[in-house]
Amino acid sequence: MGQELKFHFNPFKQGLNQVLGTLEKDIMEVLWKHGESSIKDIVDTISTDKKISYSTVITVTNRIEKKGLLRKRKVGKAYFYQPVYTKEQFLELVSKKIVEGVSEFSLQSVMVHFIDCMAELDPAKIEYFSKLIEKKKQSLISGNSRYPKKA
Amino acid sequence: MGQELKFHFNPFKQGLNQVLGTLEKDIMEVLWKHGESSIKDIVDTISTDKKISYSTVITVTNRIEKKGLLRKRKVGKAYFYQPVYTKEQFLELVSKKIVEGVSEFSLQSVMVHFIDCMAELDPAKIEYFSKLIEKKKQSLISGNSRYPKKA
DNA sequence: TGCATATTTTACAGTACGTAGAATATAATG
DNA sequence: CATTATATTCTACGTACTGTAAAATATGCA
Repeated sequence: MGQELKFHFNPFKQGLNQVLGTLEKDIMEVLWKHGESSIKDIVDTISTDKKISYSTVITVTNRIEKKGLLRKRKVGKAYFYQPVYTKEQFLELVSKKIVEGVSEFSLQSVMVHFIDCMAELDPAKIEYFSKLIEKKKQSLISGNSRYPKKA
Repeated sequence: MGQELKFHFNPFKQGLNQVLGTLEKDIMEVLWKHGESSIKDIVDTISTDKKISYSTVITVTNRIEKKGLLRKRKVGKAYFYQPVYTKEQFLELVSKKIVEGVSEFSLQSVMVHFIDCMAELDPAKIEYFSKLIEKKKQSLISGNSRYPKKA
């Protein structure tokens, strides 16, 4: 029943909460950490910190599933939920979509700010990034005919 | 009355609609194009295409103002609205915030996808971008003490 | 002073998210 | 098979954002 993955991005929040609600994120973290789990498992894990109702967790977990982030499977009388994507794949998918969106939005600004951002967050990455660029330049120059890029 | 600029980003939409609702965007486009305008001006401009109620435009325009994108000023018995930022400044602000957010989200993925994106959208930019990188590298190596970056 | 025009108030609809009670289904067990 | 424990679905309320607009109110000019 999972749909195509859809999400919003709120850059005024932190990390995964830029893409997931607070409870949604907590639930996903549990599933990424422990793998396929039942609602009970999730509730037990989350409730060590905060008290949260069982049906609240069911509701939100099913909403996540409808969004395409979880797969569910009946085991005995309970459903077990499992992430469709690993955390890394999810970060990857979201980043890609956001980068595509914001690049279309204003490529020029993105270029400038991206470099600043990288210099701020992880200056060492600049060297690596610079190499990626050179590689791409090469592939565009020499590789066009031999490795045609997909439409 | 304008607040701090806040926005969401929906990468499944196009251009400015990634950040603004459909009507919000239409209103902002009018104001960016024609400069300071009254609600009547806006309605007249928009209504050449679609029929839209005067009070709808007032409501949404005031909401945009509350979000910090517009400034309003009384002239006679009507208010005139004016963008706080030029369209370019707005694109700039949004891009910066999104790039910061998504970089914090997953810098590694962003690097890779950004290059692909650039190669796709505007391959000529790669050369320019490559130069930006070199410049940043230089400034990080030699410039740290002379041009300390802000905290 | 009265009218035309503009604004404010209020409200409904849809989507997204957090929250959770109530009703219902289901499986296991005595 | 009936009871019970457990799980799920249904329903609903609150907040927030956006589109929509009628009704009520304010205001300035003639």
